[in-house]
Amino acid sequence: MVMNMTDNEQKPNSNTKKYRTPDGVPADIVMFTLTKRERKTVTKTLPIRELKVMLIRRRSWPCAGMWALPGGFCRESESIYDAAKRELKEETGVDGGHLEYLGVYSTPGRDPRGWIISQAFYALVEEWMLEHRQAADDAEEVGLFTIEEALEELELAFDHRDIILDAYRKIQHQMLQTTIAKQFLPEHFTLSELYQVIQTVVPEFKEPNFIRKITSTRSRQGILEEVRDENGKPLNSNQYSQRPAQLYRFTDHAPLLSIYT
Amino acid sequence: MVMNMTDNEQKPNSNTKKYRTPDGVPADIVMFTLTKRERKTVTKTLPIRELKVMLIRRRSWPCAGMWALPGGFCRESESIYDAAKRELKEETGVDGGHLEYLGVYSTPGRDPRGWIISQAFYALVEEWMLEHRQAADDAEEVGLFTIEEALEELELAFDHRDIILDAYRKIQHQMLQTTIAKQFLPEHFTLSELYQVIQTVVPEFKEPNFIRKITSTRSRQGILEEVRDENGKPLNSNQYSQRPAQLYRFTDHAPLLSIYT
DNA sequence: AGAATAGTGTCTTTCAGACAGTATAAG
DNA sequence: CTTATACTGTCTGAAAGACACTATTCT
Repeated sequence: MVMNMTDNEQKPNSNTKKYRTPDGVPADIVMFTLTKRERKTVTKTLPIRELKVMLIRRRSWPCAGMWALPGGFCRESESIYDAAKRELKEETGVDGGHLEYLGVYSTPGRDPRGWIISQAFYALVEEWMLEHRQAADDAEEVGLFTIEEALEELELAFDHRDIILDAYRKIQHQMLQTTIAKQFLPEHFTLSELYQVIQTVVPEFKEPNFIRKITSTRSRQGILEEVRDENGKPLNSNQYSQRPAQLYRFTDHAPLLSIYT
Repeated sequence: MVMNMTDNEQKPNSNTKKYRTPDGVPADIVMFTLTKRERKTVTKTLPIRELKVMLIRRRSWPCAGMWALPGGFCRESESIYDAAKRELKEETGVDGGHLEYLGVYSTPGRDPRGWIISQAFYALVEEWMLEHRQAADDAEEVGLFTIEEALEELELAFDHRDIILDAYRKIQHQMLQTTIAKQFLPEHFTLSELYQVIQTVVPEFKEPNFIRKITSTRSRQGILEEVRDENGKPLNSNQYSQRPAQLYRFTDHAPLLSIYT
C-alpha cells in the first residue's frame, strides 16, 4: 500500500505502526424474536406472545460462563453491515430477517482482550430461524430470554447489557414510529394481532379505540389496507376468534411525524 | 496483555497478528451551523437564516484539494464519543455545541490509506464558534457551505458526500421529532423565530396556523412555555417585528410520537 | 395613514375518547 | 343460550384548517 504521511489530520498506521491501532472491530447482534405460544383455553384466542433475545453462553476466556451477544470480527474485505449479515446468517442459517445498525461501543477497557470496538446491530428474526441454531451448533449453549431476564437476572459479558438495553429502547421507538411491526406479523393479519404485537414490544401502549382509529381516521390511511380477494370481497380470518375479523396488510407508506403539527 | 485464543467466536489479534486489524478508526464530524444575516429592509424583520456545513480543504494525499469533514483518529485511551468531542473542541476552541452519533462508514476501499473505519457524528454549533477556527488555523482552508453546495457542487473526499447526506436527513428528522431546534435558538425566542428555524432545516415544513396550534392545543402543551417576568407578566420582544411578540422557551419535555394513535 | 408583523374570532370538518349496543361464530 | 371476539352507533369535546378580522408598533 502506498503511504504518504504528510497529512496532519489523519495519520493511518498500517505499515509504520507509529500509532496504535484497534485490535479488532466485531459486529455484535442483538437478535430479537417474538415467540408465539398457544393458550390452552376452550375457545379460540390469540396466542401468548413474548419478546425474546438470543444469547450465547461463552465457553472461554474472557467472560467464560457468561451470556453474550452473538458476533464476529469484521474482515478487511467487507463492510461492517456485511459482517453483521454474515454473522446473522451463520447464526440462523437463513438469509432473511430485518437487520439494522444500532451503534458503536468503544469505552476503553470494555474488552480485556485489547482495544476492541464493537459495532452493534439488532435483528428481528422468526422463531423457527433460531431453532436451526440450537440444533446445529452443539458447541455452544444458546438461550432465548425475555428482556427482563436478560437485563436483570443474567450475568452478561462485556458491556452487552448496555447494548441490549439500547437495542430494546430503539426497537420500542421503532415499533411506534415505523412499520417494523410487519417483521413480526404474517403478510395478512388482523388488527387484534397487530395491537398485540405492538403491546408486546411496548407494554405502555394502550389504545382503547385501536380498531376504530386505524380504520376511520384519514391521517392513518395509507399505513394499512384491507386485504380483498380477486372479486374485491374483503378477506376474513377466524383463526383467533369466533367472529371472523378483517385481514389487513401494510402498505409501504409510513408517515413522517412531527411534534409541532 | 494476556491472550487466550481458544474462543471460536471472537478472535482478537493484537499480539499474534494472525488476523488483519483495521488501520485506524477516526471520528468524522458533520458540523452544522445556522447562519444569521440581517436583511436590509426599512422595517424590522427576521434575519435570513441558512443551514451550513463546515468543511476543510485537504492539502495532502489522499484526496488533496478536495473538501472533507473535520475528523481525527481515536486513541486507545478514549471512547469514540470522546474522540469526537476532542475533535470538536479542537475545531472550534469551545466545549459547547450539541454532538450526536450518526453512524459507521466502513465500505472496503473507502480510504486509499488502508482499512479505515469512520465513525461519523454530527454537531450543531453556533456561527461564532467557527470563526475561531477560521482565524486560528492558517494551515488549512476552511469553508462554510449550504447543503446544496456541499452535495452538488463540491468535490468531496472519500465517502463524505454520503455522510453529509445521511447527517442532513437525520437532522431534518430530529428537527421535527425532537426539540433540537433549541440548539439553534436563544434561550428565549418568538414563535416566528422557531417557525423560521424549522423551515430553514426542513423546507417542506408548512404550517399556516403554526402559532395557533402551538398555543392552543393541549397535546402540544409542555413542549414550550411562555416566558414571564418576576411579577408573572408575559415577556415580549419587538426585536424582529413592529408589534411585540410573546417570548417562549423550551421545557425539557418532548412527546413520544406514534404512527398508530 | 400605511406597512408590517402578531395574534384572535369564527366556522366547518375531522378526530379522540368513552361506552353502550349489535354481529358472528363456537361450544 | 352463553361466551368470546369483532366490530358499529352515538354523543361530547378537542383539534385541524381556512380566512377574515383586530392589535401594536414603526415610519
